[in-house]
Amino acid sequence: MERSTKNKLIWTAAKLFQEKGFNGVGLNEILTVSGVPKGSLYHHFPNGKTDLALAAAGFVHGEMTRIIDEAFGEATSYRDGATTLFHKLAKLFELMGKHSACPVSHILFGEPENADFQKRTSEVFDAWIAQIVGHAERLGETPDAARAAARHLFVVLQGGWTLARARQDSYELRRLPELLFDG
Amino acid sequence: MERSTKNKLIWTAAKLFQEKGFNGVGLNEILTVSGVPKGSLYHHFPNGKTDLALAAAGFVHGEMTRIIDEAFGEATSYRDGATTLFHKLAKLFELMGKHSACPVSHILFGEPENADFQKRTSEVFDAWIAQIVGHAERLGETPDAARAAARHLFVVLQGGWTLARARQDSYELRRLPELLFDG
DNA sequence: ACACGACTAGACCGATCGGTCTAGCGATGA
DNA sequence: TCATCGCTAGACCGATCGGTCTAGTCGTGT
Repeated sequence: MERSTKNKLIWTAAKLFQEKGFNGVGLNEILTVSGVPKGSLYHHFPNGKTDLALAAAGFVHGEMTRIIDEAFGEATSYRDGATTLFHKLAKLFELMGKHSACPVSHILFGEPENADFQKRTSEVFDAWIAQIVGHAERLGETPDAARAAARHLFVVLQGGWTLARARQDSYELRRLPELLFDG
Repeated sequence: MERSTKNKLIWTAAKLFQEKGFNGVGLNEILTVSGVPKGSLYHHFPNGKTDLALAAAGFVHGEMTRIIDEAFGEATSYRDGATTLFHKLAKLFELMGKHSACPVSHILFGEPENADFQKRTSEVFDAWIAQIVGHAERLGETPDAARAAARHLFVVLQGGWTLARARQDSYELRRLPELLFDG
C-alpha cells in the first residue's frame, strides 16, 4: 500500500479503531499517530470521522478477502484451507498486539444507530461467508455442506477472536480447527 | 431487582453499554435515561464511569449465570440444555432491541489498556465456560468431552451473537444448535 | 512567469466529555 | 427538637471532542 497521506490515515485509523472501537479513538489521536494535519483529513474525507471509518472498514475488508483467498488458494481440501486461515489470522492477531477485535465489527459496531455502518457490517460479513462458500464448493463440498461449513467457520472465527482477545492469547485462534473438524 | 437509585443506574448503564459500548455512552445520557442526578452517581460509584461499568458487567454476569443455570437445569441432556440456552438468549436479544452485543465483552472491551477491564472480561468468560463444563459433566459427558463442548458452545455463542447483531435477526442465535450438533 | 487546483497546516469554534463541589433534603436516634 | 448522616440535586470546571475556516505550499500546464 502506497504511503500517501490518505493511505496513512486509513491505515492508522483501521489499527486504532480495531483496538479501541470507533468511539474510543479521537481524531487528534489518529492525526498525531499518522502525522497528518487536520486539514488533510477533511480534504480526503469531507464527512470526517464517519467517512474515515467507512474507508478503514473497506481497507480491512479487502485485506481479509485477500487473506482468505491466500489461505484457501494453497489448500487441497476445505479442512486444509480453513486451518491455514486460522493460523494466518492468529499471526495477524499477534502482529496487532493481541488487543484488536475482529476488524470490521469493532470499527462499525460503535454506532448502532448509524444505518450506513449497520448496512456495511452486514454486507461485509455476507461477502466473507459467500467467499468461503465458494472455496468450499470448489474444494469438493456440496452446496448445502459448503453453506453450513462457511457459516460455522465464520461464527467460530468471530467467537474465537473474542476469546483470544480476552485471554490475550493467539493460541485460541490456532486451536479453532479442532472445534470445526474434531467435534 | 429492587429499583433503588443505585440499581437504576446499573441497569441503565448495562443496557446502554451493551448497545453502544463503553465509550459510546456519555454519563449525561445514563443520567438522563435513568433520571438520576450526577451527585448520586458519584455517591454510589466514587470512581465514576469505570466503577459503574464494572458494576454493570457484574450485573449482566449474574444474569447470564442465572440464565445458563435455568436452561441446563430443565434439561435432560447437554444438547437439550444448550438448545434451550440459545433460545433464551435469542429472546433476550429481541428484548434488547436487536442492537446489543454480548453484554460483558461490549461493556469491558472498550478500554483495552485498562487492566481491570481486561482481567474482569477474562474472568467472566472463564466462569461461564466452567459453568457450562459443570452442566455438561452432570448431564453425562466425559470431562474431556465436556470441556470441548463448553468451549465450542461459548465460541459459537459469541460469534453467533455478532452475526445476529449484524443482521438484526435473532434467528441467527436460534439456529446455532445445528452448528454444534448436526455438523 | 504566472495562474490555478490539489493538498498541507493548524488556529479556532461550540458542544460535550468525565469529574468536582457545595447546598439541601429527609429519615432516624438522642 | 435538633443533630446527624445517607443521599439527592445540579451548577460548575478544565479538557477534549468532532468539525470549520483561512492561509500557505507545491506541482503542473500554459
